Amino acid sequence: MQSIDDAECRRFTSTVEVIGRRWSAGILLAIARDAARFSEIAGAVDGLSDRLLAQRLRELEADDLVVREVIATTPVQVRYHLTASGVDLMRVLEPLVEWEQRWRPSPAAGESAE
Amino acid sequence: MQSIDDAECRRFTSTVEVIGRRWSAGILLAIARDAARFSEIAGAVDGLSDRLLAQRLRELEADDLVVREVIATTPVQVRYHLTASGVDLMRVLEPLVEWEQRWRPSPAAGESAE
DNA sequence: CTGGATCCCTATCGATACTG
DNA sequence: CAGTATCGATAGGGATCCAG
Repeated sequence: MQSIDDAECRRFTSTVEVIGRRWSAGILLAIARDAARFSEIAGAVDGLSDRLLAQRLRELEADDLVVREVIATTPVQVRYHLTASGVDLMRVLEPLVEWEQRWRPSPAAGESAE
Repeated sequence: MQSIDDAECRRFTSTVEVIGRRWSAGILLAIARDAARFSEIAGAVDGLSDRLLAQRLRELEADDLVVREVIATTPVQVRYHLTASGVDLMRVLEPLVEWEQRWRPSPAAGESAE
């Protein structure tokens, strides 16, 4: 490990940025938890507006992390679920949750007032 | 696993967003690769401006991922390196690199034209 | 060398209103 | 229910100049 490989750096960056976008992580987490309907996801992620949800969903689709399934009922039902790579991504991100618990134990409970 | 835990969702989101910010991942990767000087990091991450580097560095410091070490030479030398949590974060992010290799093999070499 | 300050531009966000 | 269209506000980003 000596000099930075531009390609790897850029790839690393771009992937992190995809899920790092404002609400992406929350949306993925919601879907991973079986929130399939548009309104379910909207309800699960606090503070997320319809517009942003739709936008993020399209980005996530473009990134092949989420698939959109349209069911021809009345009214039309739309269900979202993770793709294989999406599931794998969430699995890969699990250690990150452990990292948070290890290094960010109490977000609001200040133990050292600065 | 039924309803979304707001706290966990928010924590997950916030952590991902920290490193998801525009250049953070590249900067962390550069420092993890022993790019300690300001100019070294700037040179390692292609396209990154001084202003943004300084800004990201401050954010990373605030997040306790990076420490700033000032050495009183002439001129003043400043070295950056990862904290314990920063090192651990990079370790935790390694599976993500593997994920990229697994699902994003060729960024530009299109094999399935859509 | 290591940044801080400023200007300006663009992308992005959030709220509201509207449609199939 | 599942979005889209539009709008104003804000924040992020790039370039440039300047200072310790």
